[in-house]
Amino acid sequence: MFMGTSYNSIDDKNRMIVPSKLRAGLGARCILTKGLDRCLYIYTSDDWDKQMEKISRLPESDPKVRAFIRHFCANAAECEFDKQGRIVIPQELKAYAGIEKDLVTMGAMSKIEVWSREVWDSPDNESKMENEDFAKALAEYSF
Amino acid sequence: MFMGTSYNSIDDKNRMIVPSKLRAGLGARCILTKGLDRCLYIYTSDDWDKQMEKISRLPESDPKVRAFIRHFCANAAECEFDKQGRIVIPQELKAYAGIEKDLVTMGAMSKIEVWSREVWDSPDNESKMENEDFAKALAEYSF
DNA sequence: GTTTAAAAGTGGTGTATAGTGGTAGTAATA
DNA sequence: TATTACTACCACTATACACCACTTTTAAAC
Repeated sequence: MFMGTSYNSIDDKNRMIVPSKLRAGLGARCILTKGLDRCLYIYTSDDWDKQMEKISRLPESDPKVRAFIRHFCANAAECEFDKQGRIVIPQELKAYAGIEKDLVTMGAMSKIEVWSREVWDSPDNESKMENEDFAKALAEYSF
Repeated sequence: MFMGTSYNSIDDKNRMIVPSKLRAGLGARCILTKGLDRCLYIYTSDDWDKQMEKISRLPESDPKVRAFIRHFCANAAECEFDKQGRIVIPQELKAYAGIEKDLVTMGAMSKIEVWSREVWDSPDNESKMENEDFAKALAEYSF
């Protein structure tokens, strides 16, 4: 179960550190791909396979499903860590997430999310939850 | 069932004591996360796992669910006790709770709450209830 | 009430490692 | 063959962690 937040940066060779606590939950390699809401997802190999399994059961006759498959799979990259625990982010993914220099890496249950610091901190980022909404959500899901 | 209140402090390495009576109810590790009303929650591993289990069943297609997962996981830290029974509070959580030096730690049923002493004692802390309001609230829930 | 002992809490120091930057080597392309 | 891009490796620094020593509080016995 991935959790916690880290603030790091990407260097001019497009290398990013996967924070050691999160890295411990991945094996020798991982899958990096486009996520929802302008961030990137990192999956374990096993979890990726499960996701693919799920997706393969969706009806391909639906254009939206086809678009989703493209979004999700076409840009997936299998990444290996270097000795310092870094992976290389492909140009396409870097651009999609609006990454320039600063990153926010956070555990999100079964996967890891990678955000551009600017995008994450942006006022129009609706993925950040305010406290009251959180309280409501907690109540809604009976916590 | 956690109960009782303790007054302690955090040192310059962001370490806080979990009072021994409360600590006894946690295992070797615990989960520290953002709570409501500007305090932090400490959960047992078991309790946390149960909540995660629940959350994992929610539909990720809903943006609100995604935001909820982010808020819930990104602000959570798995903590281990050192030989003195201390845990380290991540910067982010320390800032959220407005913790500088003095702490209030209290048992609150299934979880433990950690407050900044200043925030807890503050006149605009609405979590402290006057006796009459308390009675009214109880009546409302037909207690 | 005083003394003693044990447990709980606080503070500091040294070492390992996570994270960052850079360099050299290899492969691909022109 | 020369140039560029990519990959793997190496070295340094700052931080975090684990350990140790001390103080304070609590409890108990005399």
